Amino acid sequence: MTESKRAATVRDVARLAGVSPGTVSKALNGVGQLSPDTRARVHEAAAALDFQPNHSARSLASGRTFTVGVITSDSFGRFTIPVMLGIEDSLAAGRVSTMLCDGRGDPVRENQLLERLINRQVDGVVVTGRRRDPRPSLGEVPVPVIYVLSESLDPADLSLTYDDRQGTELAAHHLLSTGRRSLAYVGGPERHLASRLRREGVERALAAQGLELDPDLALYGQWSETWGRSAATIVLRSGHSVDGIVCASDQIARGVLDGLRELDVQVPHDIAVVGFDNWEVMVEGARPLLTTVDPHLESLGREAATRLLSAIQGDEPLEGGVITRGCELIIRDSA
Amino acid sequence: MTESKRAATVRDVARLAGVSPGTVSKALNGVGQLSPDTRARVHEAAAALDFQPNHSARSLASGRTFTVGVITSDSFGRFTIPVMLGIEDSLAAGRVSTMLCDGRGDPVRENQLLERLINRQVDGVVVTGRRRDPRPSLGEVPVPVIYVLSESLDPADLSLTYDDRQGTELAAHHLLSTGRRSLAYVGGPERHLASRLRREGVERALAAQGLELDPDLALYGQWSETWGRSAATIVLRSGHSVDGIVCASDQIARGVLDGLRELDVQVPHDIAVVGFDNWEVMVEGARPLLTTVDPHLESLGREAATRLLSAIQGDEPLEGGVITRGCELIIRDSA
DNA sequence: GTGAAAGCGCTAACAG
DNA sequence: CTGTTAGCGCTTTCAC
Repeated sequence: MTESKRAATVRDVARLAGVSPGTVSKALNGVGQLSPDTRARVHEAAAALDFQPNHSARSLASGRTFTVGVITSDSFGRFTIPVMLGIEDSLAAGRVSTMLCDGRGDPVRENQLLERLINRQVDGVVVTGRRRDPRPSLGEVPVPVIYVLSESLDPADLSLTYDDRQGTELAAHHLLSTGRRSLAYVGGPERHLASRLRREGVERALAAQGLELDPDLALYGQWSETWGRSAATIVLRSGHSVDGIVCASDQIARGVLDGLRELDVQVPHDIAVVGFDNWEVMVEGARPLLTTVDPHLESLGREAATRLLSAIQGDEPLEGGVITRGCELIIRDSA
Repeated sequence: MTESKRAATVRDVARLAGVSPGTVSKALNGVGQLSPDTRARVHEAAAALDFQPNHSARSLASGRTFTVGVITSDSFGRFTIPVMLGIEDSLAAGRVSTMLCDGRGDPVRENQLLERLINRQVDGVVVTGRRRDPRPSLGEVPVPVIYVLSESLDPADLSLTYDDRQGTELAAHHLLSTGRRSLAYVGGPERHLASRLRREGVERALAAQGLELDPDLALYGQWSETWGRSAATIVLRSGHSVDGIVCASDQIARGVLDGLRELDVQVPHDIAVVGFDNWEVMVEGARPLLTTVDPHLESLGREAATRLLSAIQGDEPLEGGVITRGCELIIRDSA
């Protein structure tokens, strides 16, 4: 709380190196033409004084803040955290910091946050949210923006997300290729795009083998364990001899596993179960350990940040469109 | 990505209001002596131009950035997120933003982050981490710092945390007051302070009734469901007729519940179970719904931010010491 | 190659 | 009460 010594400024460095402040700036930022010798002297002096450029001054003069804003609609929830870790990871290298804001899913609040970020002159913005359903665009923003997970409704924006369909397709394919023939799908609410896409993935894998997903075995419900438990009963009572279940989330899958166990069904012997998310807590608490689809959220975050950075540096706007990355199947004991 | 119109500056506002830039600054910041009339004219002009003060310029001139840094050692994990939400919540009112950094539990990295924050001239810093065990101090820092959850080893720092002992004491007291007599405690690893403190809470509640925690029934293990399941078996095989179990976390409690169910023990009829954390996912997946201790992390975050703010505004350093807040028992169906 | 000078947009001290 | 005057610390032309 003391450390009274005034922080060193460019002028101090300049004086020590026997050059002018302008030269110090060039040397330290590696721009312009300077003799290697001067450059070295400046660096030495800066090191000697433990010089740290004042960030506000630099921003004011250069117009860049080396800060990007992240607006989430997910209260830093379980889906956006990995994304944020990826962003931080990829940004840290360029000494760029992130300013995190929680929009709480409220568009009005979101716009206020955006204004605050713009007013703070952030160099770019990442928008992310839990829901897979497309979201309204932030509209015209004076800096590059990239949407992650929840894609923007406006095709002029750039969105980056993972492939729900391919994820469950992978899961179903795995079940089929290990000899399962009769699959069920336990989704979340039907109004959620993710629920519907994931169902389609299962259907696609089945179709590839000339099979179909029986409508009785395509269930929609909640994103909860409780629903998973009920669903297990429903599937067993359906009269179909199901031998594989693809679930739309790890929580649902866990409920299904618990439900099946209570009905004395052996997993994976009698029925194989696959989840979605690769959420550690759920996966590890599950018995048997859950085979699941990993959407690699962290690498989505990393990629988003990398793209944003290059847009910032190149000053060329991001091309609009939706980029979709594949998921990976993580095989454990339940399938 | 366009919006070419240059943003309005104080000078634009001054011109429109027919006053000088200095006056605009005073009017908008509500400082100094100004006629109500002028003040109003300035505000009007500012509104008309949709004036947003440039943040970097303001920081450079005033030395304040209206930004606080948050360093977490928990990768934005489940414990620090509620704390952060509380911080954001309480800071947003003062138009203060937060800059979040993940130290990954690495002291070296932590120090780099701190330097970056200081270099960005943050007005204050919050340090938080998952572990209850005291952590090394950040040492001399030119701005106020407050530690949340993990208290600082240096008594000159201000730390804010919750009361583990009181939490489990509450839990055990509840069990005793509903007629349970023979309690067990299932902790996490013994090397974790939280495990030991929570055990002490149980002992205290028992002592208050002239009872004791049998050493056989004070178990240390892991912070996992798996351990909870094993612990259930251990307790039942102990030969003691236990009728209440206090667990050191909701995950453990959930394992205990699953373990008991498989051994055909009725909860809460035969044995009552209490958890710790009030972690929604665990609480709601548990059967029966878990009675648990809530450490109110979000309000710790809010309080930390409030204290930090007043230290920043008052320019008086934070008083050293550890402030401990009580937990609350949330009664559901398991006890 | 390097230095001098101007200015980013705001605040703050001091005159008037 | 209000305007003027200096900067805050850095970058960035533009001469030399």
